[in-house]
This record gives sequence, C-alpha cells and structure tokens, in this order.
Amino acid sequence: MAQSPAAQSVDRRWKRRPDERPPALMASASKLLTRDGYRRVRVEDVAEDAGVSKATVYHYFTSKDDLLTRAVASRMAEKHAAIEQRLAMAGGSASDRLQLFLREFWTISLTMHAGQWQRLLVSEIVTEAPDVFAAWARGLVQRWRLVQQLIEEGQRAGEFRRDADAAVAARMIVSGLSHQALFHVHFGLRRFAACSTDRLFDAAVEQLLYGLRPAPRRPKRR
Amino acid sequence: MAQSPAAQSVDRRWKRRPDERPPALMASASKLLTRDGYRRVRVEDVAEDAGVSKATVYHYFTSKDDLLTRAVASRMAEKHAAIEQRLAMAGGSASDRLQLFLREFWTISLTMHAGQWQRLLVSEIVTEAPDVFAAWARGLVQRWRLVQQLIEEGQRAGEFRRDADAAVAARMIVSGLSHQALFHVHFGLRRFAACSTDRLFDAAVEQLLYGLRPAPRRPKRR
Amino acid sequence: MAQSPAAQSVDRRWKRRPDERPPALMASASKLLTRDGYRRVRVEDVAEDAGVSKATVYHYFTSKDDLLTRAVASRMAEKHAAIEQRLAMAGGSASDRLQLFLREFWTISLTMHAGQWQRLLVSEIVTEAPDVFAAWARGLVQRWRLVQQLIEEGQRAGEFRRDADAAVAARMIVSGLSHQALFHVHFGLRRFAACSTDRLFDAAVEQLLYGLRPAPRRPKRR
Amino acid sequence: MAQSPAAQSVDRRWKRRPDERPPALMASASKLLTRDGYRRVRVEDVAEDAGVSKATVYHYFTSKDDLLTRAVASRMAEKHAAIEQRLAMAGGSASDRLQLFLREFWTISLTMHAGQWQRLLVSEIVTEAPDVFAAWARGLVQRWRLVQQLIEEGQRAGEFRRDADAAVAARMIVSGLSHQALFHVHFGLRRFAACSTDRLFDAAVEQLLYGLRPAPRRPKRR
DNA sequence: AATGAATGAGTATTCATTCAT
DNA sequence: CATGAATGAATACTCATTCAT
Repeated sequence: MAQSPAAQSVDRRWKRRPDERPPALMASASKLLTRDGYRRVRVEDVAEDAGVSKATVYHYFTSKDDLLTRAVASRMAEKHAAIEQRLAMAGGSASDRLQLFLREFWTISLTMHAGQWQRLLVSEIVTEAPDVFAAWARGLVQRWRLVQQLIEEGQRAGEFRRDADAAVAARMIVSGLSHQALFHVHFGLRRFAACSTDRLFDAAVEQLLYGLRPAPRRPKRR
Repeated sequence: MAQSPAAQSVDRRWKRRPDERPPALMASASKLLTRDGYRRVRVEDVAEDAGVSKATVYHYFTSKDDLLTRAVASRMAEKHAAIEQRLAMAGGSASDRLQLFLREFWTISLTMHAGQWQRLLVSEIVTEAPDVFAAWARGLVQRWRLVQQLIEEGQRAGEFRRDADAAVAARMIVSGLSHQALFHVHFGLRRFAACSTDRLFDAAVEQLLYGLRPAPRRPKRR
Repeated sequence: MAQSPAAQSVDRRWKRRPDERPPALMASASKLLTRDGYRRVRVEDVAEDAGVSKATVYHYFTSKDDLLTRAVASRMAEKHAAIEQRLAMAGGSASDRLQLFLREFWTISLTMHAGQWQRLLVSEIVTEAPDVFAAWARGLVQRWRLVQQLIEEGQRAGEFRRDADAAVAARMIVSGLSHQALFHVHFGLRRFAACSTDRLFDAAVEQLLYGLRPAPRRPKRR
Repeated sequence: MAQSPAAQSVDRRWKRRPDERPPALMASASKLLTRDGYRRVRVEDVAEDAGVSKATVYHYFTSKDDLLTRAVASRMAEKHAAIEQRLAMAGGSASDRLQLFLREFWTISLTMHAGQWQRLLVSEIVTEAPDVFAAWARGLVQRWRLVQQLIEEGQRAGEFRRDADAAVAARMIVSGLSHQALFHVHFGLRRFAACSTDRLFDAAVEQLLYGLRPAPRRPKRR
C-alpha cells in the first residue's frame, strides 16, 4: 500500500533525472541504513529502492562508502540546523528556556528515527566512517554547550546556584536523557522495568532544577 | 572401539580434554569480539586464536552465532555477580555507600574493556543476538535498582528528601555516567570538549546529592 | 531540419569539424594503445584524451574494436610507405645498399615505439584483430622480399655467391634483428646478458655478408 | 570424446585429493592460458575444468595471479631441464652437435604448444607477470649461451673461423629461427610467402656454417 | 575427537554500450 | 553534432558451513 516514492511511476528507466538522482539515492541509502545497518546495506538494494540500476549509483558516487557516508552526513546536516536554532530562540526565564529545550530534546529523542540514528552512529559509523562520526560528535558537543550556556545564564540571573558546575550538569542531563531514551525506549528496557516516559522526563528535570537551586540563605538560620 | 571413560586419560592423542575446549574457544571469541566487533570476527580467527582448526569449533558450537552468543553471555555472567555483590556490601551512611558504588562504577566504566563491551552491546548484539542483549539488559536494570535501593534507604533514614523519585534519580545518574564514559572517553569527544574525568564524576555526584538533600525549611517551622 | 551542406560552416556550435574528429580519436587511441595495450585501453580514456565525450566516440566508430582496429591500421599505413621506399632508393653496390637498409631497420627497431608496436602486434592484435595483423604481416613480408631482392641483385652482380638461398637469408637477418631488438632491448634481456647494440648489429651484418661471400675461386684446382 | 582428465569420474565432489589438486589446477590453468590468454582466463573456468569449485582454487592459491603465475612457472620448469640437457649431450664434431641442437630446437619451435607459449610470454606475461617472464628469459639466455659454447668449441677445434663473434652468431641463429617459427608458422605468414619449413631450416643452417667457415688460407695459394 | 579439504552463496566494482536531450 | 545519463553483463574474492578421513 505504502509505496516507495521512487516506484511511483511504472517505468522510469532511461529517464534522465540528474538533479533528482543523488538526493533520491541518498534518501534510499538513509532508509535502508536505519533499517539494516551500515554493513548490511547492499548497493544493489539502494539502487533498486531508488529505482535505478546499480551502475547508476556509481555514476554519482565513487563507492558504496561514499554513498553511505554522504547520505549520513546530509541527513545529519538537515537535522542539526533545524533542531538547535529552533530551540534556542525561546524567551522567558533561564529555567523556562532550559525546560523548553530539554522537553524538545526528549521528544525528539523518543522518535523512532532518533533512536535508530543514535544506534547507527554508536555502533557502526564510529568505526566504519570516523569522519561522519566526528561531524556528528561536534554537533553533540554543541548541544552540551547550549545547555551549559542556559544554565550559566540562570546562574548569572541568580536563578541557579553559582557553585554548580554548569558544564557537567549540562552533560549529565543530556547524556542521561539520551541514554534513557535509547535503552528504556528503543532497546525495550521498559519491558524489564516499567516507567512512563513522562515520569522519567519530569522527575529528571525536577531533580536537575532542584539540584541547581540556590543554597538557602544561611543568615536566616539561627 | 567403545572406550571406557577411564581410557580417556590413557588415549592422549588429543592434547586437551574436551571439557577445556569450549571455554578456551569462548575466551578467544570474547577477545576477538571486543577487538573486532561482532560481524568482523571470523570463525577461522577464533579457531586459530584458540589453537584448533576451524572444524573443531563446529564440534562444540552449532554455528558462529552460537559461539559468539555463548561467549558473550558467559563473559557477562562472570562480571555481573562479581561487580554488584562486591560493591553493595559496604557499610556506612546511604550517601557514603551510594558514592562508593558510583565511584566503582565510574572507574570500571572508564576501562577500555567496558567501553568496548558497551559499544558492542549497543551496536551489534542488540540486533544480532537479542537474547544476549536481553541478558545484559537485565543486568543493567539490576544496577539501576541497586542504586534506587540505596537512595530509598537514604530517604528512609532521612538523609535524602522523600519526594525525590528514587527510581528516576538512579537511572539518570547511571545513564549519565555511562553515556559520558562512552562518549567523552571512549569515543574521544574530550578532543572537542576537554574535561577531566575526576571533575566530571565529582561534579555529577555533588549535584546528585545536592538534588537529594532534604528541603532545608523543616526546622524553621515550629 | 534538413540542412544544406553549405550551412555547415554557418552552424558552428561544435568547435571542430567532424572530419577532424576521427583522426584525432585514432591518434589518441594509438597513443594509449602503445602505452597500455589493446585490452587495457578504455573507451572513456580515449575520449578524454581526445577531449570529447565517450558517446562521441560511438558517433564515428561502431565499437571499441572498430576504433582501435582502425587506429592501428592507419598508423601502420603511415609508417609502411615511408620506411620502405625511403630506404630502398639508395645507390651503391648491393652490399652497401643492403647494409644501409639493415642499419636503418635496426635503428628503427631499437626505437621505443617500434618495440611497443611489435609487442602489441604479436600479443593482442594477432588474436583480437586478425585483419589488422594481416595487414601488418603483409608489410613484414614485403620487407623480407626487399632484402631478398637486394641480395639477389648482389648475386647477379657477382658480389654474393649464387648458391645462397636469398629468400631465407633475408628472412633470417630481418627476423634475427627484430627478435634481438625486441628481447635484448625492449624486454630487457641485456640485464641478463650484456651486449652493446652496435656490436650486435655489426657482427650480425658481418656474418651475413661473410656467409654470402662468393666461394673462393676454384683456380687452385686443375 | 576427448575428456578433460578431471572429468573422468562422474562425481568427484567432496573427494579429498589434496596432492592431486594443485597440479590439476595448474594443468587446467596452463591449458586455458594457452587457449584464451592470460587475462581472459576466469578462475571459475579453471576450477570447472579441474572439476572443483571456485573456492577450492583459493584453498590452494592465494589469488588468480598466484595460480596462473605458478602454473606458468611450473610448466616452464618442466620443459627447460628436459630440453637443454637432452640436447647438449650429443657427441661428434662441434658442427654436428650444433646442427643437432638447432634441429631439435627448430622441431620444438614448430610445435603448436611452443608457439602458443612464446606468444603468451611475449604478449601478456611480460607485463602481467614480470617475474615469470624473467624466469623464462633467463632460460632463453642460457639457450643462447649453449649455442655460443658450441661455436666456441668449434673455433678452438679449428672447425670455425676464430674471428667470428660467437655470442652474436648464437643469438642471431636462435632468434632468427624463433622469429620465423612464430611468424611463418604460427602466425600464418606462410600464406603470404610460401616456404617449406625444411628449406627454411636447412638454408639457415647452411648459411650459418658457411659464415663460420675458416677463411681459406690465402698464402697457400699459388 | 580432530581436522584439512571442499563447497556455495553472496557482493562491490568495472566498462562497453545505448538512450534521451 | 554532441553529450551526460543510464544500463547490464561480467568477475575476483570472502566466509560460514559441511564432508570424509
């Protein structure tokens, strides 16, 4: 019922579509990549999925590796810009913006797609295509930094205690959410230990904010 | 032709007793597994590493998958018992025991070996050998539970605030440390964002404990 | 749509006139042929070398084989006429003219180019393009005949003994020099058995002429 | 009717013939090599001809190149020893032995097999497998030397004139005969210029010997 | 028990050739 | 005329697995 977009027309053979081919091929590659993993993708399958012949793949890409690498990289580029900019623009208190960002991050992380990509990156790409991994890694670091900045803002504004290590706090919340999304949701650990995603997120954020609360004013005590 | 079991020691054509083969093979498999990854291990390499012929592997294991799966499972079993029990037995306040456990966990996670295993599990085993992954996952859940219990203990003792979600707190600290160990250390993200492992751990724990502190205002009231 | 021949010069969208293409392509083919050998030449390389696209080749030649065959044949034709006529025209005694011709032949044979062509013909063309080979072979036979005629001339003039088999003598000296040029020089056998090219040629010719000397006069007898 | 030796038995699959396989494979390789040339041989065909599977080839040889190279080399080795020793043992005058050797050499050169090998070596092996070519070349040089020695013997014995260059004479007669065998017979130039092989050989040798005759003693005359 | 020998299924890449523009 | 785009056929090599000894 659902049809691969490339299969729409009955016989596209010998149709010249020089501008559409590379994107189509990369799309097919991405699709099969998340489905089968880096090594199991066969050039032939990508070609078939895109509705072209195997040799056509080699007309546009120099090798299987080239194809997959560029497919991953382009997919990554798409996401990155979108995600970060859209999220960081919100107004409100540092706490609000922090929560907003984290919720967006959590929602995206729960996406099937995000899970597959994370797995893919951690598993095969880190060894098979280090360059791609490095590109993605830089994106991850930026995310850490973004959260760190939000926290530091809150510190400067007096919302958060100044003696907290903003960098580490940022890393821990992002890593914690990532890891939980990956394992709890995508790898199905909720089967062994049920816990709703909302509860997970809410409690995690509550604890983060609680841990960032300014110390109660000592003078009061006595 | 039929040979009494006692004849075993007499007929020593074969250097090792059959009982020693499987463990040796699984050890070799484990070794190559962490070095090369699930798919890249070749039966021949395992055989060679164990000093036997390829065909011998098929005497003891029904397939490559059987060999690797059992190799991973047995390695896992070894570790688990050791780690958990040894760590949970410590005395002291809940806070002390929690910190002790987490430090052990962090130290182990920083190990090259641990990194390779985590990558391996996340990457290939989760798809190639779901049973093995499930076994490991149960172990992970137990770890969460252990930390959760320590926190709950602290809550009952009044060391930690009672309204904190112990389960989520446990998951987040374990996941956060795992993830950071994997990415920051093993995948080399420290190249992009330097941060000492000590600072990471200390600040993370400080924030956890700070976030679990009982709310200060109770005494005020009277 | 139909265009008068006069319109050719008007419509100058294409840089070169079609008449120039085939020679240019054949020239490129020849070049690559002697460099890489018959089978290793790729149509694309020839096209690139000639500065046109692969498809253009198929405008002028029906197949790769057609291209290469015609390239070889035309190159051959160029050489042949030039060589034979130029050399046979010299004056002097038969012996002198014979020596002159052979020296020219030797000099040319030592040429890198000649070596490559001989190899090419002997190796691939004889099987891949029998027609081309046949054309070249006829040229070779003519060379034998030419030498034979010079010898016969000498015989008639009394310079050479009449009972020598001129045809065979001609073949042997040409073949001997060819073979030595090919192996000794081009295939590098001089590494295994050093011998200067001058010594080779001089001694070979000396022996030829010595072997053609008229028998000493019988006057003795009586 | 004629059956490849490997096909004799109906189903040799799974028959263990470790000692017979490599020679059989090399024999098949040699066969196909002389039939199809170095590049056109397919590993699969060699395997089939030898009655084994493609993979078996790789059990004994590391690559197609390894297979073909070793096939050629072994075939070469077989021939060499046989030819040279058998021929050089004859008694009689230097002239007789020289003629004997050359006639043997000529007879062998006229062999279909010899022609194919010579073509193969000159054509593909010299570029594709330089080591093999070098081995064969050394053999060729030895042949030159052998003839040279026979001539020098004759010179010492007074049968041949001392001022002839024995080395060059040897090269020229061997090269001449080789070349003529290759072109006149194997490449079919006799179609363009008829000449019986006997006449060719006899006249060539006659001229060689005539050219080596000691100079008639001039002083004696009168 | 142990193994060398043998197998078959699977795959990336090349290249001459053809099509549509 | 000229070409980029598209194709299909061809082929060396790998590796898990099975057989016969």
